Amino acid sequence: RWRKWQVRARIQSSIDRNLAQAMNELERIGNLLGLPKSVKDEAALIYRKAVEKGLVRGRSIESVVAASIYASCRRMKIARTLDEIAQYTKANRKEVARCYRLLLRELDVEVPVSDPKDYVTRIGSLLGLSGATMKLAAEILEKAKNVGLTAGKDPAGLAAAAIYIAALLNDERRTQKEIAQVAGVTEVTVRNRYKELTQELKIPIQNQ
Amino acid sequence: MVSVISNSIAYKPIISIENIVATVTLDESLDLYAMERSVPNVEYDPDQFPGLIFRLETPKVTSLIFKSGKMVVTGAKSTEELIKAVKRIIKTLKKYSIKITGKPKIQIQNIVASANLHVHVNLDKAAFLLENNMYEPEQFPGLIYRMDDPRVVLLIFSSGKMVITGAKREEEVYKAVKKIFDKLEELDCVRPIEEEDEIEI
DNA sequence: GCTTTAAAAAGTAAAGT
DNA sequence: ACTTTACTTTCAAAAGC
Repeated sequence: RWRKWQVRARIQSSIDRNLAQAMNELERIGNLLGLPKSVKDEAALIYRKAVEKGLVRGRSIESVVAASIYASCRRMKIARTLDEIAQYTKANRKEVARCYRLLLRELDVEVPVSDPKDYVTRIGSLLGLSGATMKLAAEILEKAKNVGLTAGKDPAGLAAAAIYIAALLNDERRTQKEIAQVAGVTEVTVRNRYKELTQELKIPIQNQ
Repeated sequence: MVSVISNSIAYKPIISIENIVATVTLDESLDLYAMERSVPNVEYDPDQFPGLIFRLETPKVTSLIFKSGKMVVTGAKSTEELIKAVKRIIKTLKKYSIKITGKPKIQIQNIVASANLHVHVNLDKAAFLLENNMYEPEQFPGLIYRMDDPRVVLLIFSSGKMVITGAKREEEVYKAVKKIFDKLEELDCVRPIEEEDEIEI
């Protein structure tokens, strides 16, 4: 029937308008975060699924876009915290996190458990550390994971502490303050993870 | 190793009910303004929330009283405590000349419990193998597992301790803990805790 | 969806000493 | 650095916006 076609066309046009606006937001936030095209494309795919499932109803396009970007980063193993992404939106971290959980529950989007090693690359390059130091930090994290030291802990904090230790051992010392800053955690967290890693893994640290 | 050593881990959990949320129906509308005037230590700000807040010291529970005559009672740690609390709340209200006639109908809406399995749990592995779970350590240290039967949600921590919520009967809590223990062991996600050499100074 | 109540788990955070 | 307080997550109900 003509009526049915008309209803369908109206729904399709509303989806199209929603997608057009979302893609603008995606491009804007993605560029502010310096994300590669592959991550933005993946996020666009996730967002499209969300719109088709009607998950954007009653929520802001912006927060669902942010959640899609976060999910994409996790899938592509690009270390970005929810706070980093949420800061470019009007929504707060809590709202973006809520949307992200919705995407996980309602869409068939597989997101691997975050790996602290992914944060090592980002923190290390932001601090201009050598590849050897980043590799050492990754090895420390691997050992920590094997003895069950990482469960339940913030991967960013773990990576920050591993970087701090690795940089110390490789004579590329950075302060806990500067590491904490780029990692997006507090100095206290870096210190707590540092103590735990050095003690439990019996990593000898010379002086201070 | 040739001999088959018993590789099953002992199931000796410690489970405690931490909080029971219940509704109480009085089938009688109440004047919350009168209650606010005559009953001491109550909070009532209808612009903020439609319920009047009444705190009972023993048993230590908090009640939200609505003008429809319905109430929400939270904080009880057992059914007995809950029933005793409801009786005392009504007795207290009557003492301050609030008219209540019929007998209350109590319905448990949610039971929150904590448990300790006394094992270490590999959350990474569990997150990969369990269905209906969410494990996001950047947001929360526990793995969130939604169980279908009994229909409860469990927050599982690597320490082997957990929170069980969403149950309506205490039985469901015990059933859920046993079930998750068996499941985690079957999936090889649990490891005994080294030693409990806590007999030191 | 929000508002309010209570409670546990473990991690993180911030404020005050 | 230490302690205290507080916030993250899960759940359910109430009446009304």
